[in-house]
This record gives sequence, C-alpha cells and structure tokens, in this order.
Amino acid sequence: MKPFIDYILQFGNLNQQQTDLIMSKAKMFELHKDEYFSEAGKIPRQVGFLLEGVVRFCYYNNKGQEITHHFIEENNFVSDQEKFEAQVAASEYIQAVTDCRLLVFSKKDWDAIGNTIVGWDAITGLILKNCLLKTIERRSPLVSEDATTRYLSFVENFPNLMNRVPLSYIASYLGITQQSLSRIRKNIL
Amino acid sequence: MKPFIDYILQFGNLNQQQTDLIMSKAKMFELHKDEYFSEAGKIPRQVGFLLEGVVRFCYYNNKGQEITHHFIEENNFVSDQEKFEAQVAASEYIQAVTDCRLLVFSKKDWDAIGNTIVGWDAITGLILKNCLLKTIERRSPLVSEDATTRYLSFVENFPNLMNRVPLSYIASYLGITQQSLSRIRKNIL
DNA sequence: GATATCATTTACCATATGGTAAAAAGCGAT
DNA sequence: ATCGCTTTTTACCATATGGTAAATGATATC
Repeated sequence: MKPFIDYILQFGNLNQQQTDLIMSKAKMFELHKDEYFSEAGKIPRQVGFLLEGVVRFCYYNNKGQEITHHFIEENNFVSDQEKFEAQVAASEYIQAVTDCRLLVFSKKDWDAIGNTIVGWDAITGLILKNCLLKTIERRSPLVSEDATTRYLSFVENFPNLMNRVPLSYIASYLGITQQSLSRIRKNIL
Repeated sequence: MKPFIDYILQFGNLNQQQTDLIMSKAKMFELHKDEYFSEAGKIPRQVGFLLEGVVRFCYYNNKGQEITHHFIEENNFVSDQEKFEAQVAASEYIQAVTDCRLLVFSKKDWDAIGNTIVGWDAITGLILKNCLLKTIERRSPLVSEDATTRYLSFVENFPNLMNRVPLSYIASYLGITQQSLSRIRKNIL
C-alpha cells in the first residue's frame, strides 16, 4: 500500500483518516501475463494502481495491426481514466505484459472516495494531467525522428523495459516492424 | 467575447457576474503572421483564446529541423498551460500561422480569476485535460500509419487547415518531408 | 505590369524501412 | 537431454520516403 499512498501524496495533502479511507476501499488484484485489465468495446469497471509488473495499452489500426501505444511500469495508475469516469466503452485494450499485482478500485468505491474527501478530484485531476503530458512528451520523437533515434528515446524513457517487454511490442510502439528494430539493435552495438 | 464565454460554459456553469469578471480581465490582442505568441526558453506571460486565425506549436528536433507538432484553430485556447501555470521557461514556440486576433490574460489576471471564482480551476483543468486527450488521439496515427493514411487523418482532424497552412508545416506535423507530402497529395487526386 | 521572393511541384537517385521467409536462439514441459 | 513452441535474428528483394536540385507557380512589392 505504501508506494500507492506515497504516489498520491506527491500531488496533494491528505491526513491519516483520509488515507485510511482510501486504503479501505482498495482491493488487491492479480493479473497474469497476457490477461486483459480492460478491453476495447467494454466499459472499464475499475481503476488500478500497478504495484508489480508491466502493462501495455494497445489497439488495432487501419490495417488490423496490433499497435502498442503505451507502457506502464510499477507505481503508476493503470486506467483508461476518461472512459472509466464517464463509464463508456473503451477504445483500446489494457493488457498485462508480465504477471502483475495491482490495487484496484471499483467505480462505486472510487466515487465514494471522491464524495468524501474534499480535494480528491483535484488530486486525481492533477495526476491525470501529468500522465497525459508525459505521454505526449514521450511520443513526440516517435513522429519526428528516424527509427534509431526513436528507439534511443524509448530506452531513455523506459530504461527498465527493454528486457521485460517483447521486441514486437516495442517495435509497434515505435512505429516500425520488429525486423527493423532487431536490425537497429544490432547496429547500435 | 461571446465565442469565448460559450466555450467555457461547455465545461462548467458560471453566472453573469462571474462571466463579467472574466470578460473584464480579457484584453484584445493582435498577432501578425509569423509572430510568436511565446517562445522556447522564455516564460509564457499570458494565456490566449484564439478568436480568429491559426496558430502552431513548434520546436527544433535533434537534427535542427523545425517540427510543427500542433495546430490550433479558432475558438480554442492558445497556451503552454503547464509552463504558464508554473511560470517556467517553455520548451517550444507558439507562432501565428496567419494573422490572428486573440483574447489574452496576464498571469496576474488569470490568477485573480482563479482566486475569485470558485470552480474556475476545475473548469480550466477540464479544458486542459480535454485538449491533451484530443492531442494524443490526433497524434496516434502519426506513429502507426503510413504517410498517406497520416495525411488523410490530418485532413479529417483539421478539414479547414489544408489551405490555410503552408505545406511544409503540415509535412513536419506528419513526420515527412514536404516533397513526400506533395507527391502524396498528387497521388490522392 | 515587371520583378523579386517565397511556396510548391517535379525529377532523379540514394537509402531506410517493409514484407516474406527461413534460420537461429531462447524457454518450458516432458 | 529432447522436443515443441515462441521470440528474435538474418537474409533477400521491393518499395516508400529522404535528400539534393531545378522548374514551376503563387504572392507581394515597387
């Protein structure tokens, strides 16, 4: 629990009573490799906080190719937050890349926290804003740089992911084929 | 003024007195083609709302190429909001693509509004979140699709911009050269 | 209306990346 | 250790895009 509370406290102050309330609503949840946390076309039923493991967001593009467009590491929220808040169907999959341990909150419990703790919405709003900004920043070089530079920027952004995530996921994240990525890796050495 | 107030009211309720306060702080501002609204390395001094014209966000990449990574049309905010709020140096330029008319707010006036109107922060937070989500959604195909598909998605997202914006800006937005874009345009016909 | 300036198109060749396929390497289960 | 399955690497050729350069077309200025 501690990493979760520490994470939240970066974005606002909460007293003991408030963190106790939050913790009382959290449920431990295990997700095995390749299982989905939520799926495209379905309403996301819970918000998660990743304690252990790696998760990816992915969707299918025009040509039916599966595109990974986001990775999430330990100590970050796992949620299609916009769709979760509005309780509408998601447009992408959230899938475990490795076995994962998460804290999860149902919509009911999440709302209960929001209705009880003044300032909770401000905190979660801040967190989401931060995540979105980081996502945009990480993805910018994926448009404007060549493939090698893109890969290097990925390594910089996710130094620990290189060996925990299949090559093919990274390749689609970078917008190249896995053959190209394999070639690039070789050239870098 | 009306388009501005209408825009804001989409994201929350304000009474007459509150909108009057907001309007009293707004200053009309003209920005000529190619002039900068704010610059990389400098602290953004104001938030703008674009009444007329087109604006772009751009920066220089690794190779020194100028990259356009965002366009803004009429009736949208023009601001590097994160950097404006924190009053720290921006990392990119905001430049007029055409002659522009804006409403602008100084940091002092913007803060004054926030301190007076309860709920203002929630409204502006929502607006920013929305803009960030839209940005991510628009930029996704720019990583995973081929150049022709990327151009078509641009046309879909910005149907009015095609003829108001130099080809070279669009090309760098799409992550291709202007020669390639010219070729693609020809092939589409 | 002529000229200069800037934006766009076209052409040509070079090169990075894609697509298909096969080989090699890693990994688990028996 | 052996087998089967998955992931990664390598090879080959095809193709889209990049880079350089010149030609054409638009726009503004005088």
